[in-house]
Amino acid sequence: MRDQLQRLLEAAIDQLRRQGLLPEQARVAVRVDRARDSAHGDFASNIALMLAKAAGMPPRKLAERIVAALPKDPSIRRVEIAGPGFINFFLDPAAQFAIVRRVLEERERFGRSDIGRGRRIHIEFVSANPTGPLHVGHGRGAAYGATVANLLAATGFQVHREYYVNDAGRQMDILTVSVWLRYLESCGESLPFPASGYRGDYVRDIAARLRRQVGESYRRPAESVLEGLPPDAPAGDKELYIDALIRRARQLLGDQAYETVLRTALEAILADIREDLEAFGVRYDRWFSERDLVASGRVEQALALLDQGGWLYRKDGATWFASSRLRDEKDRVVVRENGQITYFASDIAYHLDKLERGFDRLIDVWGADHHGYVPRLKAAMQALGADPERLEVRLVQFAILYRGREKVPMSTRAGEFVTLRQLREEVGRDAARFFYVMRKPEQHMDFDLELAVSQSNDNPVYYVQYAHARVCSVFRQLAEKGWRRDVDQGMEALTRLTEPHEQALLATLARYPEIVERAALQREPHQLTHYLRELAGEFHTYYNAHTFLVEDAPLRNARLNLIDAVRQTIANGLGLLDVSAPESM
RNA sequence: GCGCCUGUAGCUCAAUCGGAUAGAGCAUCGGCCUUCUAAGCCGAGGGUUGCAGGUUCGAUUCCUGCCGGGCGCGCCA
Repeated sequence: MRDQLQRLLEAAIDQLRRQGLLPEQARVAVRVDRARDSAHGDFASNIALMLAKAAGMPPRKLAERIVAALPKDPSIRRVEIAGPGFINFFLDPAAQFAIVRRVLEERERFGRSDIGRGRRIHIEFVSANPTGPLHVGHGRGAAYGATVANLLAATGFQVHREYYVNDAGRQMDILTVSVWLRYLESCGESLPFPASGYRGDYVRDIAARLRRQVGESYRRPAESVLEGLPPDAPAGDKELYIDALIRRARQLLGDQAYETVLRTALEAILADIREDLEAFGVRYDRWFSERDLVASGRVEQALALLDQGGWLYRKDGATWFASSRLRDEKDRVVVRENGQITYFASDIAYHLDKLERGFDRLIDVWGADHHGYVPRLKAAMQALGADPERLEVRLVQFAILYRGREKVPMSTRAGEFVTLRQLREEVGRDAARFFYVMRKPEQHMDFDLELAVSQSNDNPVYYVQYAHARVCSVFRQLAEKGWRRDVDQGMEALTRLTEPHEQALLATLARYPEIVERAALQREPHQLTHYLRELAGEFHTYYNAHTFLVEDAPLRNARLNLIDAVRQTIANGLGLLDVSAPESM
């Protein structure tokens, strides 16, 4: 409908131009918006205001000419000029009824579109280091990424969801040593636990598993482990200490046993993460291993490519990428003095790999604390000859947990953080998923645990689900009263839906496909949650104001068709959020 | 110090590439269950959109400066 109005306006303006009433250069994209206020009709355009200056006439005068030149269209009942020069369109009510037919014909497909035209999008999200369970901070990225992926898939993009597993590098070594030390403890050795080791209980669990697997064969005397190590914090440097400990562990265990400890830890944690995300409704097409990437030589290849382009140089024994030539604030190390590649180097290779896999667009969802990383990665893309615009980084701000008034501590030390699993167990998947995407991603968010579990009208999840359950309940009542639904009769009688509440619902239903499209293109799932709240609200109002199961059969069936369309739309919307649509509550 | 995000009702947040009278929910106050689920509905009050300028027919939205909050500025990941 909107497109149609746009075409009509364009035609009108073309005509004015041919008549010489508008100068050639007066060209502005014609836009038609849904009117915010129903007093302004169904759609409104500000085109006369935009062109007034170029046309050299007052906006209202120009609006009058445009309206006069507007081709006739049967679905438009009336056109008004209002305010400073807005052109307001009032649609014929009959045109509004068609939405019910459309929803009930398209069913689950209602709201889906092909605007993506099959273009391939790679979306990487969560990608938390596999050094511990996911915590609530990861939850927002998970919910956001998964929902954006769903929205894109629903709008005709071919979506590939990926988790980048940072299973190479120093953090994995620290985890390995942490597990081994806990293992030694369980064997009866007594040693201090390093300041920068991983302290969570899950480390002990993995140590216990390791002990079941290998018995005491990895046991080494505490003295041999600690002998000659530099002091740990607070007296010494905890980083130097942990690095020395890592070397010692390798040396005492040998490469093979060390690798076994690492793999045991990695597999346990990855299985846990995978399970957690699955229960959260988040699935991936691929789990991409950094270790595999490094082992395949892809990192060297990527660096060689940069080198060929003249982007690398050596300084202080390290190899640097000249990213400052591409709008990064400084150059970045890709190979350290000790010969090890940096995380950044493998990330360059990873993104090169994504590009080579032929995706039209790459979306990375990161925590906002990584924002400083964006320019260097874009610089790398450009240096590799790719358009940096193909990479789109979406930064998600942190969620601060509250229990009522009280802030929930989130310190990682002492394993004090709230895990995603705990959150899900406490508030449930539906509330968690819905709450996480209720806010714009760049908004700092307060997540109130009490509110999320509360079964009341202040909980938007239940509010929306309740609307769905209520419709289902009406249909159950229909059967109990011994009536049969007649869909066709209801369609014939749609014109009986003249109540303001019904008109409002029809207009809101008609907006749904636009909402999905906008939410997808702007990567803003919160638009969908807000819409669903509004739709549910209008339904609840309608429910209270009118009885659906009336004696008048045509009217009854028309209303049933309308609320069935509402139910379907809510179910579709919740589906995109991976939130359930219960039939009773 | 530099960079990114942010500041809207008492609280949590919306506001359609700059649109008309800035909207919801919660909280507060007052109503509605012999009728399809009261996890609901109806009504009332509540605002100098952090501050000061600028651009514009029109600014919460864009620009500049200031003030406040979050985050980042490693041969860590």
